[in-house]
This record gives sequence, C-alpha cells and structure tokens, in this order.
Amino acid sequence: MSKALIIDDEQQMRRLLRMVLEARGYEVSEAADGQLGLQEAAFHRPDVVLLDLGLPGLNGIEVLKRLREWTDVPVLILSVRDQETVKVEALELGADDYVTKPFSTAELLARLDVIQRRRFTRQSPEITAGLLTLDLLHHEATLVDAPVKLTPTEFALLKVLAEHAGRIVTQNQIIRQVWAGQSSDASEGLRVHINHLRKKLGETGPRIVNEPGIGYRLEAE
Amino acid sequence: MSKALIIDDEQQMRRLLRMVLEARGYEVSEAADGQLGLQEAAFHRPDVVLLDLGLPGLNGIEVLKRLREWTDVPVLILSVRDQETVKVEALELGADDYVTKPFSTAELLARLDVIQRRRFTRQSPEITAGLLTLDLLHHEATLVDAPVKLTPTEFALLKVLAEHAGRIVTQNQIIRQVWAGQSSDASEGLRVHINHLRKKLGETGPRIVNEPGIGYRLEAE
DNA sequence: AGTGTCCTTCACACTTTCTTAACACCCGCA
DNA sequence: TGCGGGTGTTAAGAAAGTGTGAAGGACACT
Repeated sequence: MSKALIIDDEQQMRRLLRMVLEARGYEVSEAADGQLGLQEAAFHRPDVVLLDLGLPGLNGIEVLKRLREWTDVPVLILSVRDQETVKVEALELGADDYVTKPFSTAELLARLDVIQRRRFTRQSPEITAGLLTLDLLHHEATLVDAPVKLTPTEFALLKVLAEHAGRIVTQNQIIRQVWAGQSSDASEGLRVHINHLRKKLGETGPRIVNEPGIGYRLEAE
Repeated sequence: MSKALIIDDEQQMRRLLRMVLEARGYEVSEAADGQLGLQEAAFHRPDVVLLDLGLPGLNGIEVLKRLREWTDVPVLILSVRDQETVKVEALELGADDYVTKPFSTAELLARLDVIQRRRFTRQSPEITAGLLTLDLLHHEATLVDAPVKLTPTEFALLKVLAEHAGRIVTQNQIIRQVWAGQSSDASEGLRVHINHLRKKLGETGPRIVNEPGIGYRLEAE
C-alpha cells in the first residue's frame, strides 16, 4: 500500500484529501505546517507528498527545497490560481506536478497516478535545460510538457547546445557535430537554423544567445 | 528462483550488486568482461542481465548485440552519466531499461521488477491502443470489436508502433524489430507497409502519423 | 500447372526540410 | 559619417524524404 503525506494548513482541506486518498487505498498522514511536514516525511517515508504552497511560517517552496536535499519522493503541489511564478519555481525545484485549487478529486487522483507511475516506468535518455527536455530515444522535444516539433537538423543542433547548456559552444564545434562527415559549407545555414530554433522555442523556452565571433550559448535558468 | 547475471569490470560494483540481488532472492553469477559475460549467459541462462556499458575490450554495445542474436533475455543497462548517445544505441538494440550510476538500490530493484513483470505478463499478451487491440498470442487484431486482417509483417509493424503508442518510433527501431536479422534494405518496404496499414485501419482506427526524417507515431486518443 | 497471398521493388507525384543567396541591421573603428 | 565584419531575417530553389499504385517474384496450397 502506498503512503501519502498531506502538508496543508487548512484542516478542511486535509480532511477532504484524506477521505479521497483513503478511498483510493492510500495510507495517509498529515501535517499542518512545513516544519511538521518535514518531520513527518523523515519519519513515515511517504511514497508521495501533497504540498500546499500557501503555508504559514515555513512556506511551500522552502519545504520542497529542504525535502529535495535528501529525498526525491514525488511531490504534487497544491496551489491557488495566479501563483504562476511560484508554481514554476516549484517545478524547477523538482516538484513533479501541480493542481490548482479548487480541483476535482478525479483530476487529483489522475495526476497522482501519473507521477507515481512515472517514477519507475522505463526511462529514456534525455537532456534537460530549464523547462526544455530532449528525449534522445524518441527524438522528441518538450517545453513545459508541451511538445515542440523539430526537424532532424534542428533537433541535432539543439542537442549540442543543450548538452553544454550555460556554456559557449563554438561554431566549429556545432558544425562538426551537426553536419558530421558532410563537406558542404554549413556555416551559412547555421544562422538560419538558429533562427528557426529561436522561433520555435518562443518566449517560454531558454534563450539562445550569440557570442559574437565565437559561437552560441543556451541560457540555463 | 530467478537467476541474474552481472557483467561489469569493477569488482566493487559486482560485489555491491551481488549483495543487493541476493538479498532480494536472486541467484547471482558474475563476469568481469564482455567475453566472459557472453559465455556465462550461454551457460547459466540467466533470467535477467545487468550489463555495464563501460567495459574494457568487447564493449557493452557489442555484448548486447551478440546477446540479442540468440536470446531476448531482459537486459538492464548500467551506465554513467553523459553517455547519452550510447544509451540510445543500447535501447534501440533492444535493451529493456537502464539505470545511471550512481543509483539507489531501491531504484535498481524497482526497475528489475518492472522488466521481469513485463516479461511475465507477456504470457497473456494483449496490447491496446485506443480502439485497437492486438492479440499477440493469436496474431489477431481487432478494431472496435471487428477483426482486422493483417499480414505477418503488418502485424509486427503495428505491434512495434502500438507498444510505443503516442510516441515517436524511429525508422531504425522499426526496421530492427520488424526485419530483425535480415540484411535487405527494408527502408523501402517500410513505406509500403505503413501505407497498407493505414488503409486497413481506415478512418476508425488510430492514425499513423509520419515525423519526417525521424519515424512514425501511432496516435493515442 | 494454376491460384492466391504476401513481400519486395520500382516509378512518379507530392510534401517537408535543407541550402543558398540576398539584404537589413548592429556595432566598433577610422 | 562611412566602412566592414559578423549576425538576424526572409524568400526561393534544390535536395531529401514520403505516399501511392502497380508489377514481378517467392512461396504454399490445391
């Protein structure tokens, strides 16, 4: 039986969650603030944590940070609307998903299932850079869980940049890896493909910045 | 009792794995390099193989390739980070999953369970993707309860696509799994068979969409 | 032999992607 | 202010990849 830990300061919310989870077969423990939550987590070793972001005292982000120092237990964030910035922060800190209050119990359970299953389902080799993920096996790119359609060359190019995320990659390095074995002068086309990539990544994705005379760098957040 | 074979050149790693596996009830055998590993595999007939990619001499990929020539025993790859390309190659060659060193023993065991269970459940085999069902035992396909008549190659092809429903499957992956061991250039015929499949699935069935330059994807509803 | 099934191969139209070229732009420098 | 290198942007032709129909060959069964 899976163990779930609820960290939320509203008693009513805790009671609701407990009912739903127990009906689903979870063994439930609760904590009313962050400090207690961390103690509970260390003691009970839950298989999944439901964490409210709007905690008094030690806030949700802080709890998540401390939690991630010693465990990678799946964490589902509970947040109210218009906390986009905080949600993003939480996801980057290693939260697995979030639901927005008020939520339907069906949605909650569905998301729980997903993050539980994802934990030990077959993994693919992938490269992550901020909100961007490249699945090398399936040749798929996702940006904040939304698929991005890339052509083969674009994928290869972005792969090189993402492998060295945050660092400069010289034009020669890029050309050697993307156009390996080809004789044609690709240095022209490089600019065009960079351009396409920037468009497809849009505002959301990591920026591709140019270092004049040297090469390009994928900004890591 | 299940038999496990460890192929790794580091004695310390072998000792650790042996302890963990024996505690779990596996009967463990070891090999310190690829050559010995293949001999052991042929002799002991393990139920699962743990294969290190960074072997001296005969490397991991080569071992996997030779192994796959005569057995489809589940193989779990042990790799260090930043071997992304090699991992992709291994998975495409038919490795079942991988863990990245250093790994937690909990994760290792969980993944072992998964691939063992997957193997076991193959005995009541059925794959579903939306309204489509593939009966692997009788080689029969049904679409909304109506039988669909497929030729052997078409069935094998659809099986590969359905196993990864919703995700891209590389042309190489398809060819390796459908035309395993055959030398002929199947990349031509692939297009034709895809065409046949699309016709037989008709409007009702799941779409097979092409990702130009990469492969195909069976759309999951 | 005749028939039917299935796989392969080829030809050709069509779509997507890549390359090439042209031009605008920014910026440092004379 | 004008010049030149490097870069961003756009468009169009070239190349690569894909869809589709049909023909031929291998094989099993009658």
